[in-house]
Amino acid sequence: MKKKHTIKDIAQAAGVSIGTVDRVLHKRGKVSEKALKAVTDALNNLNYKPNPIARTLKNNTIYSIKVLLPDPEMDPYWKRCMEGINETIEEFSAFDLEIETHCYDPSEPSSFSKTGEQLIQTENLNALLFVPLFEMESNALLKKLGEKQILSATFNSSLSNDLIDQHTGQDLYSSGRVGAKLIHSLIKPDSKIAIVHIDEAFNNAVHMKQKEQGFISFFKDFGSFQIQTLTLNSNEFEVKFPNFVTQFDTMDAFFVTTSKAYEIVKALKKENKKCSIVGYDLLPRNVSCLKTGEIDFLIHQSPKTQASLGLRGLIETLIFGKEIPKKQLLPIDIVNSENVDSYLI
Amino acid sequence: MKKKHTIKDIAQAAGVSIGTVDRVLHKRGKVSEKALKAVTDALNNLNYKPNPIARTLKNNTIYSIKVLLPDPEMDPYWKRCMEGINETIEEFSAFDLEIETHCYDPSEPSSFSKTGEQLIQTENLNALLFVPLFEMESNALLKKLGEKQILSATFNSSLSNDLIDQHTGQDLYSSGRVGAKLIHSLIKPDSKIAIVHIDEAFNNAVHMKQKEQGFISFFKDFGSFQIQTLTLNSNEFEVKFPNFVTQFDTMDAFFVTTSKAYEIVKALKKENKKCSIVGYDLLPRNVSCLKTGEIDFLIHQSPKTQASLGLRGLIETLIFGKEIPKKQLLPIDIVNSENVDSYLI
DNA sequence: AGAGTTTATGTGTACGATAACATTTTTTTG
DNA sequence: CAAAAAAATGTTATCGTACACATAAACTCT
Repeated sequence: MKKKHTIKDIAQAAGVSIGTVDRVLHKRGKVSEKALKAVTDALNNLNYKPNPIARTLKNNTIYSIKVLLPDPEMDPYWKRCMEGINETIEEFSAFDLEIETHCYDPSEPSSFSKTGEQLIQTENLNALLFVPLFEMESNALLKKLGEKQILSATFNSSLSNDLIDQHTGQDLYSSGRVGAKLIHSLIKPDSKIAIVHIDEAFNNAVHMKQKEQGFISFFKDFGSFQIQTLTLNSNEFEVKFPNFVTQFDTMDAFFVTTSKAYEIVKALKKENKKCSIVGYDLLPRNVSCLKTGEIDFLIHQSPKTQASLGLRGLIETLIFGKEIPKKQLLPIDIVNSENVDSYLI
Repeated sequence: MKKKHTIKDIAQAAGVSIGTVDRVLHKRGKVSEKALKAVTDALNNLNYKPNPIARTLKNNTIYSIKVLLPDPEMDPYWKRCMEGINETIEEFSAFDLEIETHCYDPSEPSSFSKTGEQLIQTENLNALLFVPLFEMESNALLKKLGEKQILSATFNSSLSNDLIDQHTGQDLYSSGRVGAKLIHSLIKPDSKIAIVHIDEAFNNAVHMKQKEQGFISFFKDFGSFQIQTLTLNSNEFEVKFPNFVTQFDTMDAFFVTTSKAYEIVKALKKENKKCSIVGYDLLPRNVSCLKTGEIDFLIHQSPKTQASLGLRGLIETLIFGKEIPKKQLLPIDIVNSENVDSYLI
């Protein structure tokens, strides 16, 4: 195989100077018909592709990227996202990048708006990666990003907004169906199933709803099950859950749409009951319940990978001009006690 | 944030010329004690990191990489690996790389040796990525690669040989345990379980053995199960399997360590039996059995990702001088009818 | 037709690292 | 101590692209 062709080769083949080739490539006019044809022909014949390495070296700008995500101190789910971000920063540390991570309070839409507002005021901001927990506020932010020509990327939560340049996440409806299938494999016909939403502030409302719909859609095809839904705030959990259990007295299985499955385990222990449980996310407390058999399956949302891929996508777009797909769906990983370690590396 | 420091900055800070800095960086002597100290101090103070972009541009060599894997025509499992390789080639098409893929007959150790031998004769070969199905032959190849200073990388099958620069794969023992856990969740106590190895030529012997050991180790903790093992060549399957089933008459579950789970489905249909089945790999035929419920779970070995990551690792080492970990273990993905599509993208 | 404009094309330098080459400084030796 | 040899240091071209600047060709207008 021969070396790739360079601008110089094109110039020679077309019988012009590299300046003219450059003008054709960048469409900055002042080129005669004749020269234009000669150059485009040469370009096609030799199958020219610009050398991204040389281009990047020449451009030589400090790209600025900001990341905005929920505070891991307030909800430990975000810790792994933070890890993913930091690893990616480390990975590209040899490049001229300025990457800053900022957090917002996941229970406060205004916190998101305020911080987001501040970030986009930054001089020469090239891209913003964020978790759009709040729909309205996120859309407002996206509008401003669009106006300022700042690249936008989201991960974890999905939004249907065409202004988003890149999204990394999971199909939550399918994820609900996966949960349903797992529960179904664990229980006998005519069992009683509970879908439980436990969250600090219901800001994951859309999230939880999509999973619930997927879950229910699966059981539509298997009539003989009773499904109840319980929506709870983390704080009111201790009071209301025991009530719920005694009311529907013999629950057989629980599908927990948030990362709080371990709470169910704790509560059931008190009541001295054993049920099938499927939940989300590999938080340490969930993992330990999984290993003791108190949780049957967890669905992994790959928070770390989501964050990494999101950030890496932006970086590669900026530095190498790589074209990143608008939507990148990650697989829905099923985790049990035996493969959990393979996900925790 | 300020721009990264360059050699020029270091030279200035140390009060020498860039030539001297370069000599220090590359340890090619002819530097006085005094200058050496000044430069190393500056290097540390300014936290210098070479610009990989500039370095690559200057080096400007055509790197040559060869890939050697089993022929997808002979075993469709390798099709997805091929896809991964091709996508990665496409992804880096803008760089000066010469990447060639070659296949060997997975049932013929000599085919592997012969092709491998040929490949490493290539003038200026920089790296070889291969699937080490055959232990002895692979070790011989690795020795020669080491002597010729050619980067070596393996994927899919693992070998304990320190000469390998990079390996991408899965922990097969754990993978067997995962299979066991899944089967366990599907059956009643005192069930009869069969471990089945079906393969063209038993060249995956190590592979299958590791999975079997993991599987059995899981059930050691749950005494009341009967486990039988059946090792079959693909060709003799039709004859010997029915025999096996009738002999152990009421088998309840099958764990198939290769990608041929669909064969079991077919055979059981003939016998008009319904059993729990856990197998490997998302071949189209397996996937369709999974969707109809004839296979309960498949374990995904991410052949495409394995191949991609392996090749990408080599490329990034060569072009960007990235440091790639010696061993990269991929998660063991559990697949059912509901999340299978999320893995097939 | 010749000065002035517009339009087209060519040239030079920079990005940062590298390495060959040139120059200076120090050491050795008769 | 001067000349030769060795060691240390400095200078410069190069990789491929991008863009400012310089030059050349074509055209306008009195």
